[in-house]
Amino acid sequence: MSSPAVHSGPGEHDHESRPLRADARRNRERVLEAASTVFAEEGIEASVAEIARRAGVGVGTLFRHFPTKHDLLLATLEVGFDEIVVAVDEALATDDSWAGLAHVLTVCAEIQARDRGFLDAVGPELFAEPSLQLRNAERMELLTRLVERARADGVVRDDLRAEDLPFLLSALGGATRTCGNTQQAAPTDLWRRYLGIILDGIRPSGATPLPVSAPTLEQLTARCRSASGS
Amino acid sequence: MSSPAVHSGPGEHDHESRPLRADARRNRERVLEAASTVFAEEGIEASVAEIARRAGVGVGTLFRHFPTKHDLLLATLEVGFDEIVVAVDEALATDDSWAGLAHVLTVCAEIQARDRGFLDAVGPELFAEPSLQLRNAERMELLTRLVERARADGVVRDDLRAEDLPFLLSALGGATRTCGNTQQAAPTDLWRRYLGIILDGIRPSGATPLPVSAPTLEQLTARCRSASGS
DNA sequence: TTCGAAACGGATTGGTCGCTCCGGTTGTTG
DNA sequence: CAACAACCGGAGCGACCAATCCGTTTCGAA
Repeated sequence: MSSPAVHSGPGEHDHESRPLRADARRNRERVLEAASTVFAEEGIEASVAEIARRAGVGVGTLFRHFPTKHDLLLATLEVGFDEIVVAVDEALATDDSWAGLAHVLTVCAEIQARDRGFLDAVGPELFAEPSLQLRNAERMELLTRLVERARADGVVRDDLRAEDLPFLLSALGGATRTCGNTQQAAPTDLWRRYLGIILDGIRPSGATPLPVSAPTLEQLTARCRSASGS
Repeated sequence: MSSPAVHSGPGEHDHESRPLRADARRNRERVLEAASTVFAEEGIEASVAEIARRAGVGVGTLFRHFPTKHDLLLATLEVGFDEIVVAVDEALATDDSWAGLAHVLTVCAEIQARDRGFLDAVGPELFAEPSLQLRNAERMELLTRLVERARADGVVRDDLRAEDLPFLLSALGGATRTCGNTQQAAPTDLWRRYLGIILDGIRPSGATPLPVSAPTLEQLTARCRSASGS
């Protein structure tokens, strides 16, 4: 999973073309940075005009670097994705399989809590995006290892599946959203409370049989694809 | 119910004025009905034009009856609210305090699952709406009774508070939303799975202390008010 | 049956959005 | 330094939206 390279060489290519001019590279960077903050603060409904303004460039420049608002958003999310990958790696490196699982969920929730764009995009968007499906598959494979191990150790309920994690995170996102999101007066950790409840809910102790079986990976992706096609 | 008739007599008032004309009353009804279906199917972002079309009236007519899209939405939600109130009453009438609590949560979740408008509006909107705050206060009082009783019976964790329920429902809403919402191919009960996990999470058995204390009622309303003012 | 008030409907307004287009500017190369 | 391709900015386009306005139709009381 550690193949982030390909990505930020000083000569940045679009296809196979020649390196970008110096000012172009600088502007691209500014746009990306502005988009990160703006999306984080206002969610994915923030307007591209606002982003361009904050970046100090014209909208034309913005769209030359990112042909679509959606492309820009995806580029913005990369950081969070990498963060999650790191968290999963850390988790798998630990002996304590419960702590590892809890750590991953906590990190994901933290990202959602501080970045409204991530919160809006994750779930539907994340799994629907064709350009991300390969990466998603890898991520799911790691998550499966994590969950299987925890189950083998008897620290989570028997019927928990890796495919549940995205949904549990969406659930947490729901709580986070109404808890009061980023940049608001008195930024709150209230979501941690509900993460705590969910964590207790996936523990084995006194687990009640779940009424519906877990989604398969296919269901997960298919479902999200159709959801984003609105 | 028939002699005071402040409410749904055949002569429906707006303020203190004279009764509506027959066609007006019929159209108002049609609009409300169309709005219910459309909001349920498409969420609160559905356009008023679409609603008017489905109702077979002009937008002018729609706006005469409901001065604002928001007013129309609120009128639409009434049904769900009533349903919740009934569920709470039923719950309080039962001896089994755990079953009662679970019942209320289930009913709320069912409403969210079949009505995307409700799903979108609940949480932020619901508690922020000034015109609903009185009703919300009543509802919270009933919920408090429910939770206190369950706690006294030892069937839920000690640190659960009534104020947590709205957030837990929002959480469930998050899962429901990404599960695939209403009117979609293969309408799913997957959310029941996560409701199950949350229910286990609020049980006392092996409960881990929660990292953040519950929100006060003031925090709850204040937070939502600011959220909706975007 | 008459007639005025009430209700209707949809063209229109004012606004926002993502995105395009093109005349002007700037970096780079020889 | 010259000269051209690459790059910039922002006015403008088309689409959508909630909400308004006003000429026309319909109801129902007299």
